[in-house]
Amino acid sequence: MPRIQHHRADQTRDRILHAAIREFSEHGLAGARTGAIAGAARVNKALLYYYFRDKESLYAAALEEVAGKVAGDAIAVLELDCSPGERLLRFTLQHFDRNLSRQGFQALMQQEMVRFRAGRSNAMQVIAKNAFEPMWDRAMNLVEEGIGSGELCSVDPMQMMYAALGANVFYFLSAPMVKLIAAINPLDPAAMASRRTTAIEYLGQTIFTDRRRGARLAKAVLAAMPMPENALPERKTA
Amino acid sequence: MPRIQHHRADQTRDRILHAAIREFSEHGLAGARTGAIAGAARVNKALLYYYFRDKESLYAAALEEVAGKVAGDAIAVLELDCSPGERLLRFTLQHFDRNLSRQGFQALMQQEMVRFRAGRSNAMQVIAKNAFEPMWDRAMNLVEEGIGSGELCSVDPMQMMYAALGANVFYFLSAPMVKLIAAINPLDPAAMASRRTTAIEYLGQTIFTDRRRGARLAKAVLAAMPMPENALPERKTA
DNA sequence: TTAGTTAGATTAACCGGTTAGTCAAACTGT
DNA sequence: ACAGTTTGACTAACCGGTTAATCTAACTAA
Repeated sequence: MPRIQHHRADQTRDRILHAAIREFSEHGLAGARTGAIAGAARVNKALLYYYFRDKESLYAAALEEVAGKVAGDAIAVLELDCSPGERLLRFTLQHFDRNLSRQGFQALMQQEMVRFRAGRSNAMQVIAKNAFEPMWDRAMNLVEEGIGSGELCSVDPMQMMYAALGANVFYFLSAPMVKLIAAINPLDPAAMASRRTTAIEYLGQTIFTDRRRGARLAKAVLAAMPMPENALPERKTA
Repeated sequence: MPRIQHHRADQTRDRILHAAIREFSEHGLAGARTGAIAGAARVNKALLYYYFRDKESLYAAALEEVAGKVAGDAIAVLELDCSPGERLLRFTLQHFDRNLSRQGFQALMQQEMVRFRAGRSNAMQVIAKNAFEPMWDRAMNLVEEGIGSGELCSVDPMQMMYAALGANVFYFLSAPMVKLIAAINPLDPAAMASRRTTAIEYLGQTIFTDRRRGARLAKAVLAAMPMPENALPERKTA
């Protein structure tokens, strides 16, 4: 269903889609208001139903858009022209930065995970097949390759991923709570920069057979990928 | 506010509260239906408004109930009569098991984190102060104590927590997706048991100055705390 | 004991507002 | 003229919340 739009304006469809992404991110499927989406896209509500079958289809489309972009970016990093270990460090750092600058997107994905676990969600299958499975395969191959060449420690690749990505997710997920009960604010740029550095350096020292090399690569990757400016305001792509 | 109810039945209030916990867990605040809650509690809808001001108050009450129970259990472990390191291992293992057997509760908390981050949620402050701050303080003191006595490595206590708890959260959060794209099912009892063991043993080898001692304590804790039976069906407390 | 009283607990029926979704008319570029 | 787009107006269903009435059981006074 590529939807061959000939002339001008199917940018309208895009405006709707991105307005939907934001609205769904902030309010969830049930909480989102179609009127609000239309308003944000500067479009009449009925137009939503011209481009999308119903609210849930729009939700699914928004989800696929996000997942596609996320997975695409990730795959680009996984196919970079450098050693498996370095690519893994970059992949993890990118994941942190995505949590940082695209908190709405992450929220959308997390909400969908809950929704899917609760039994609903038919969109999940599509996303998994088209977006995340290719990414997943590449990541796993990468780890195997790294272990095979002797660059990486021979531990279960999954455990490695859980530790690295889990810490990122949990950092931002718990941030609002931590801010309330601890002396620090995890969303403060300085705190984030610190955490970002620590996480990658820690990973560098954990997964490489040659720890010296891991530390050096971690530093190099951190230098090559500066932390994104954006913190909270969350503007859209387009 | 103990609510001095003289006679019989204020178990009704409890039925409503637990029905609400489940409904809100599965559908979120906006998605939950008051009618469904009343139905599940075998009670007329109007009775919800007899016991609770409105839907949001009920939601807040459900959240506080969950948070109180979670924090209470955690504090009990943190005050056990053993070394700080062992208590930390137990605390982390308990966290894993809570994710395992109370997935609805965790979903509720995670959704509220998202909600709070998006700006709404007045309940969060209360929960943080009454439930999580005491828990947090005890955990931090514990880590300091452990480092002071030389049992634990002298790393930032927070980084330690992020790695340990983050991996747990991410494991269950990503499980539905992983099930779709990988050959394994992370929610299969065998897989969970494996992950559970690995996580604690890994922590044991990471945070102790004496790694031998860490490994031994991890094994002991795993033996002392068997994995809960329950996997998915999710029955309530009562 | 008991008839009368009171307060809390529970319900059926209903209401007003909101929301997803529709439609026919109007506009636009070619 | 006309297919592709865009819109204001409309509706049917739903949902949170209210109301007035009923029921239950403990309390009270003779």
